[in-house]
Amino acid sequence: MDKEEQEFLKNYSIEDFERPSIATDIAVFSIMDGDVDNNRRLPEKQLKLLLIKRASYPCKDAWALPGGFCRKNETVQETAARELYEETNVKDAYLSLAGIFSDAGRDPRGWIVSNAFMALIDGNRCRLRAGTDAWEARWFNVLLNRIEEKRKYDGDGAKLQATYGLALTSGDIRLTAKLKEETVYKNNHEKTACKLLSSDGLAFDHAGIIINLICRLRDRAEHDFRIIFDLMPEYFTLTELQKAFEIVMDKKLLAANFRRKLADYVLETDKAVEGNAHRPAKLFKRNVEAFYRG
Amino acid sequence: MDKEEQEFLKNYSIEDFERPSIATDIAVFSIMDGDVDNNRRLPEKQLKLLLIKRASYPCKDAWALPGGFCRKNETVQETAARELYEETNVKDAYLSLAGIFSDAGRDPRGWIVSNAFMALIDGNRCRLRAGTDAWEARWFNVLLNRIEEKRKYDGDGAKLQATYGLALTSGDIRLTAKLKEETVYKNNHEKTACKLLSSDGLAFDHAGIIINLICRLRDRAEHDFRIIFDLMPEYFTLTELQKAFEIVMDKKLLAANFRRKLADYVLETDKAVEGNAHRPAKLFKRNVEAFYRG
DNA sequence: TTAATAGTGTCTCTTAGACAGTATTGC
DNA sequence: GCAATACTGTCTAAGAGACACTATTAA
Repeated sequence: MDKEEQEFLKNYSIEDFERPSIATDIAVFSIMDGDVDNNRRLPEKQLKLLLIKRASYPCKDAWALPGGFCRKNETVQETAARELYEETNVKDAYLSLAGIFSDAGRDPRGWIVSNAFMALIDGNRCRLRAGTDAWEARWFNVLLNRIEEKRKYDGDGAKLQATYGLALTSGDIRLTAKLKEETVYKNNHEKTACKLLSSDGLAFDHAGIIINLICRLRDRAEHDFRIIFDLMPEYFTLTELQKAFEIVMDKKLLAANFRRKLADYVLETDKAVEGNAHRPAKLFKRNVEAFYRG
Repeated sequence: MDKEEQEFLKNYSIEDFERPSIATDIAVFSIMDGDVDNNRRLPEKQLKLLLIKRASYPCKDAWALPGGFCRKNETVQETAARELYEETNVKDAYLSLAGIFSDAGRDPRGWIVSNAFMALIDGNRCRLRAGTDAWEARWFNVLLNRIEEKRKYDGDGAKLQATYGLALTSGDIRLTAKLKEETVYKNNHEKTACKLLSSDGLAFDHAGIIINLICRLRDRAEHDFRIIFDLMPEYFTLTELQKAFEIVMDKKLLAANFRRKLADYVLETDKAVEGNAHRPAKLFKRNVEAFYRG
């Protein structure tokens, strides 16, 4: 660094420009067992999302994604990892940036840019921070549907509208939201805009972030199915793995084909699940070599 | 909003916490013709990246990604679109967030978080902002290689190292960089870290951002080949389209198979390229309906 | 004619999907 | 035996890859 540059930096004041606060919000997904009604049947698996009840203003009493402000000398990835650990006690997890939300009016406190992360964890391994009077964390059951879809083509243009309905439930709490996504293709170029039509019980613009991140989760799983393993415990049955795939991808699979496709990615162990009134399932674990052969 | 909340917001001062500046940097990619040596042969196609020579400190005279600071009341996506327009005069283009770079020491002016965007444009449609004494923009030819690779597995763990070599050339300017990527798999969880080994002629941490974004471009093209069309003009030959695929994907394709695969995505026009000493190629355009059938 | 690119037909091999069938447990 | 889940074998259709072949232009 030459003298002139040192001089420049001495006189440079970054405070001259207005700056935002920057925060991370994390959509922590896991897969957990639903209620068991019949001891012969396997428990139903459900996609879960971790939410926290806000104890203070703004959006007091609404449910929000876990997250917090970035500190100086910390990357946003580090912020996300720290927040994830504070909330769930999980240190090693899939944790990846999935979007930025920076609309001017998104937070009444001022200019706050949110870096939205997606985390995939094994729900059983996680120990939620204990709730207090002023603080509560809960797993919500996730249900996202495409409730409407319109397609229009004309010559070199196209316009697609899709409306998504989100329902998050935990016990008798039910949070809902609707989002309209509009994709316009014009001048050989595509532009997508999202608009939150309604949001009930969710803080800030988090309903929009959540819908967005669920879609991203499905996209990513479609692109690289290996991320599904990040939702699994160390040992799992192939049926459990298949159900995880089905829940995330939102479609049914045939067991025979599924097993053939995943055969290389798992290793059989000598353990098995016992005590059920049907043939016991072998437990498998990841075959690390297969993950990194490519 | 109730009275208590209004009270809270009145007393809330966002200035109490230290905040970063936030900027966007854009990797603008296009595909352009190389030199023509033989009028029988078709011009070679090359992947290009737009860089700007910094006229002021810090990193004076080094080459940097175009970009700038986010303004209040502007989303980061809007900042990126504005910057792209200012530099290239292109309004409609593929423009998408591809990473965040927030290392504490990345900019000597202070805490500056960079939102890195990837833009794909048709280089012919673009009009670069005119250069001045203090200002210059240039298209650089892009060459990224994996120059080393190590794989190690042991039981339930794995460690992969890859070293990338980047060379950007424009006339007799040659910028180079090396980056080491290390992926560690441990406790059923993967973690990737990148370290810039060297960087010559490039400003700030932009060499790392560039290498990262080239890899992301290849990933995305692999995931959804339709983004390649964003690099093409309105009318193109199938050979041009195939070359664009080959350059981005970094592999050769067989014409017969390529044409079969893309047949649905293009429409033949009655135009053709003439004047070459070989069979004239028909010009095609996008078949918009096929893009949105899914 | 030749050098070059444009474009087609067809074979093979791999894989995704469907489905029928067998195996094993507790009750 | 029955209900439930675990797991396997095989047929078919679709797609990826390879390659040989024909077509058309300016020089």
